[in-house]
Parts: sequence; C-alpha cells; structure tokens
Amino acid sequence: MGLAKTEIFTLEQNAVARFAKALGHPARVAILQHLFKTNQCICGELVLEIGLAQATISQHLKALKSLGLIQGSVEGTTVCYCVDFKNWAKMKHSLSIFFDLDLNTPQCC
Amino acid sequence: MGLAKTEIFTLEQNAVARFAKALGHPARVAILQHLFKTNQCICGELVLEIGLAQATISQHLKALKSLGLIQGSVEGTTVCYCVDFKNWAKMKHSLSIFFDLDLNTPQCC
DNA sequence: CATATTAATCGTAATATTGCAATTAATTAA
DNA sequence: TTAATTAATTGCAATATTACGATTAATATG
Repeated sequence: MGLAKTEIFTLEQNAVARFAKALGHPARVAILQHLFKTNQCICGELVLEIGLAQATISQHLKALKSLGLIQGSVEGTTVCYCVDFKNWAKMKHSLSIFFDLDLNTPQCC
Repeated sequence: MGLAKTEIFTLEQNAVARFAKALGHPARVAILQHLFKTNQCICGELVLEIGLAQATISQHLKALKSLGLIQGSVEGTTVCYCVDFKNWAKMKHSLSIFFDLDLNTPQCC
C-alpha cells in the first residue's frame, strides 16, 4: 500500500521514524552539512554545491523545513536557509533515547 | 526517478542516509525496541507484538538484517532475531558525528 | 512417510519518493 | 512599467516502499 500504518505505533515510534526518514536521503544529509558549515546559505548555493536540479533541491528543502529542522527566510529574491538549532536538539534527544537502548540491554550474540 | 543519485555524494553522506533510512519506519523502530527489551525473540512473536502481517514483518526484518543491525539464527522451525551490538554501535557512531555538527557551529536564527 | 509449524519469498496493488523540465510567483533593478 | 533573478510549484516519468494473501522451503513431530 505504500504508506505506513502509523496508527498502530506509539507517538515515540512515529517520531523517531519521522526524523530518521527525513535524514534518509544523502541530498538532505548534504544540505544539512553545508548549512552547518556555512551557518546559513541561499538555495542557489546549495544547487551549485550539491549538483541536483533546482526543483529537486527545493523539494528536499521543503521536506526538512516541514519537519522543522531548517528555517528559510526570504531576503529579496533569494531565500536564506539555516538550521533550526532548537528543533535539531529535539531531534537529537528523541533519537539518542532510542540509540541508547543498547546501554540497558545485555549483549546476546 | 525514484532512486537517489548516490554517486554524487560522499561515502559518509550515503552511510548516514542508509542508516537513517532503515530507521525511517515505525515498524522497524518497534522491532528494534522489542528486540532490545526481550534481548532476543522469534519472528512470530514480533508479528503478534506489532500487529502487521507475517510477510510484512519478515520484509522489515530483512531490511534491518541486510544493513547488519540485527542477526537471525534458525532454531528448528523458528528464527531467533537479536540486535547486532557491534553494528549498532557503528551506526550510533556514524550518526552521532553528523548529529554533533551543531556543537561546532554558531547558532544563527 | 505424512502432517504441522514457522518464516521466507512471490506476486500484486496502492502509495510514496526522487528527479527534472517547464512554469509561476515574488522581488529587485533599470 | 519592463526585464531580470530567484525559488516555489506543477506535471510527469521512473523507481521504491509498504502491506498482504498465497505459496514455498525448511524443519520438527506423529
């Protein structure tokens, strides 16, 4: 069916999956890395830097923005993007709880 | 086109994306949580626990196994799954480097 | 051997994702 | 106002993902 049955999972499970899914494409990883490196940059720079079509970059930016991981502010004819540090921290927190499940579990195999 | 242009990205970017993508579905998150809780368990238990069809759970298990995050060992007519702690640690390491990019970057907005 | 049990695989349908060309909307500059 | 610039949106094609019923393969049991 192509869509996840989110209603049978907990809020936490869905939240972890949603964050992870947003990071599940190398272009979005590259966008975030570049935003961290340059602190902030315009869409056009990302298009040049990453080497995908403008429409494609715009689509990936939209995905990151709708999750709250980045912000975009219009400045003249350009749009300046930067990481939303508060939500980035929330994402880190949510995932770190999940990642650290191994700390409370005895290793089996 | 439906497939990522992995060749234009770095190994690191692709690795982060591949791990994140594997965690990008709540069923796979739930499977991993349950494996951590019970240390190890058989496929049939996961089917009951999670509430998706056996074929669907098997498919998700395959995805996690092919990435190396879990191991499955045949025991009679059942297959016992458990987390691969070594690769889980590798995944954590890979993602934590990415997540901690905010530590070296001045906050902008 | 025949039967039961378990999980993987196959086939299929519905939906999502990725990518790009073309267009549109918004703003700036002349 | 007109032209130029930038980025979002639209439309489309190709592929991937999710889910499940049915089947198959493997093993255990009578």
